[in-house]
Amino acid sequence: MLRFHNTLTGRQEEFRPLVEGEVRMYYCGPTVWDYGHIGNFRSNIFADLLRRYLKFKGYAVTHVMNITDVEDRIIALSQKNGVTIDDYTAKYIEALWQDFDALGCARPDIIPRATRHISEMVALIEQLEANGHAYRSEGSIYYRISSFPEYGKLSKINFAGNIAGASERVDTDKYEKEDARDFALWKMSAPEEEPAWDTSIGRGRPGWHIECSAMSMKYLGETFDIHAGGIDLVFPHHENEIAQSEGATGKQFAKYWIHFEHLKVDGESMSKSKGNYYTFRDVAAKGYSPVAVRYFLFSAPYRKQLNFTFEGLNAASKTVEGLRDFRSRLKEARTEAGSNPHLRATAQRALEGFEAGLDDDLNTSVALAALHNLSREVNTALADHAVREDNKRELLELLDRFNTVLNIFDDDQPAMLDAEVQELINQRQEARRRRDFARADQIRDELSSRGITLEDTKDGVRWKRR
RNA sequence: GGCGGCGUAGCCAAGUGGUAAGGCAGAGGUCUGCAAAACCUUUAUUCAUCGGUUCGAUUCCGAUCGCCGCCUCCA
Repeated sequence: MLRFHNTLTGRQEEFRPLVEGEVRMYYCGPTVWDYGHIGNFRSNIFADLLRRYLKFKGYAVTHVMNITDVEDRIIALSQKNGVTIDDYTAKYIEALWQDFDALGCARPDIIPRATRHISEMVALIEQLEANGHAYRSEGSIYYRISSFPEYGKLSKINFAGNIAGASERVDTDKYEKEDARDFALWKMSAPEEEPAWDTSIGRGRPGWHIECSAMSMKYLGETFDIHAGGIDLVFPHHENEIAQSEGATGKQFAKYWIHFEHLKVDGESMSKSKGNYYTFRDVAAKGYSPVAVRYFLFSAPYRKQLNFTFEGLNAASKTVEGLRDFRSRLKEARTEAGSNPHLRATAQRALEGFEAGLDDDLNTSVALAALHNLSREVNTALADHAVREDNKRELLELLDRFNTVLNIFDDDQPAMLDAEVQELINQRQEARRRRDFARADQIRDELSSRGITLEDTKDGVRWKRR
């Protein structure tokens, strides 16, 4: 039984989709220019993991992720560079997908861009105006929070309490709003401002929040199952989405709200000013493999603030390498026909542990522990030649099944060595037979310097590339 | 000032009212010509601190200390 912690209710709840067997989920993606930092990727990876696990459980999943390619900063920068928004954002979007692919995240089914959905946003704003949830002020359009009594139900924010301590930071005089809490749905653009959209509600550009309401409902319906995103989006973004969508439709917007915690770095918050701001590319440039980064980022449950350190990343690298070695060792193992019932039970236990962990609010730590226990027990059996043909097939299938969620095992690349290397390995085996260990070690060192590590086993030589 | 999260071995961390998963690193061992890999053993009488509730608390309650996030705009 799958359970999630629902931010909306503050409790862990059994997951029951609106339509049997189908899940519609929306993930609030990062803003285009800020996509790359490692904390964002933790959210991306968990969104991916969530979707993969829902599929593992047999649901048909529709996963929508937005691209926020219209915001004031993008508009300002594209204008400054004398290019269109599309030209300005193209390189960021391309880089985003490169990193997505590298990190083993499946691309969402539908990836709407804000700039392509202006008319849907305008229609939604008009609906809110008609319902009395919006008002115009100096050409811009604002959401009237006082018209939506449930405002704050997601973030549990307490405005009365905030005013005492935080009021000096809020200069209400500088706004044309009825209430300092009101937020912009549509911002009027001055005649000289470009780019801007000429629409039935005036010439301007959308506020940030309206895009997610408009696009999620367009592709998933007025009510859908899961709305996920980074925890920093709870307020105001997701709170405002609820106000917009439920204000417009009068129906519940999303049933489950799932929020991913971000990272700390060396126990501190990550920020450019502290010099501990890392992008995925920074980390990859230091030689860490994407799969190690992926493993590291999901190795602690999503509701925990994971502490990012290079020491931790090193540990993750070793761990992933060990798991991959385990799989290739199993794959290469010579087995006799038949089945070992102990290993069948071991596999069953691993599957149960894996599912029990992920069923419990996506507890990846528990699921991975099941995988590690499996690895240890099967390694022992392999050393004892206790793995039979049927076990081998079943265990490899199990690992593939786990991999549909974790995506840490590669498709096997053809195990090809160039002829010269193969010849050196043969020569070394011959030298060992002659007990000419000086020559054998010399060859091993030579291959090592070419990035090939040799392991002598009872069944012959194993090699792997670093 | 308001709201929320966290503090578990050298490091990353799971977890539960009944006596501490898993990974990395370390130590010893098996195997090996030597390595490597794998496996075995070992590494927290203790879960920030101090009180309370309880037969029993790391787990519940209260206080204290420390860390992180949100609470204005932009996204």
